Amino acid sequence: MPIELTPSQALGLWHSVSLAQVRVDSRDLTLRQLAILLHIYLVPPPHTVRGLAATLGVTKPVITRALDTMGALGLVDRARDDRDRRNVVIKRTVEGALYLEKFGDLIIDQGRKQLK
Amino acid sequence: MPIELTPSQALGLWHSVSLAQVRVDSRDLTLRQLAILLHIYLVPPPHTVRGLAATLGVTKPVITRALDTMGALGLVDRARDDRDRRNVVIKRTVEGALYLEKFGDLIIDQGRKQLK
DNA sequence: CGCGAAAGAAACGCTTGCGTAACGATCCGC
DNA sequence: GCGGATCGTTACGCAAGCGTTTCTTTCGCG
Repeated sequence: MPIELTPSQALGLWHSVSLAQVRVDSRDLTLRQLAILLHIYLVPPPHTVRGLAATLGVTKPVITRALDTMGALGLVDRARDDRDRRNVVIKRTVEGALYLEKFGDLIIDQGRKQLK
Repeated sequence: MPIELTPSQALGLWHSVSLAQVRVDSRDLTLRQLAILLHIYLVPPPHTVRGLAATLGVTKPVITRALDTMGALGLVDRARDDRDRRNVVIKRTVEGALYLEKFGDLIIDQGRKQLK
């Protein structure tokens, strides 16, 4: 089943999801942070700071800071790579998985309401 | 045509859209700002600071600041309401409409790629 | 009038994010 | 085992966002 959206459906979906998310969660992640979080959980590991920076097209400190913030929120974790101790591998957490699961539900919910 | 998404489709769509948006636009709007912007353009006017604050479940200064920022970016405009000069009505701009149009295209694009 | 209520902005101190640049730790080829 | 390259973090000065509180303007009703 391909996803085919009209412009009004696309923006309407984004609108209702953003609104619902803002109401439900006072943590106001930036678009960058959200993109990083989703990337970590949806793309097969391993993930490194450098890799994420390249993927997002941003500098490394941006990734470090985002990981600091989301790490403090418990959404991700970090660990040194034992095979190359210069690297840091980014690890998923139960809390992060839960967060995205709820976010996914929210999208589906709003998508269902969008045109029924 | 109702929108029906699987969890993996929902998060996958958000992932690719966030990623593409981050790459394409260095303005890193917060989720709140995006929600406000979408609300202004998708819901029939008039829009006021107070109304937006109630809709988003945030305080009035949050809206004032968001409008300051997005106003400076040219995405929205403000004008006093002549019938009740305490009110400010929020106005759309050509640039803002264009911004959202491009954003909608991006969603549709990514949605199409998502499962083909 | 006059005065409280309402709307939005401005002020305050604080936190968080930014880009650039510098820094320690680690790897690797010679 | 040393010197340059690579990886992630930290430091710095700055801009932007936050919540709370305090104006300023305007309304509306007695």
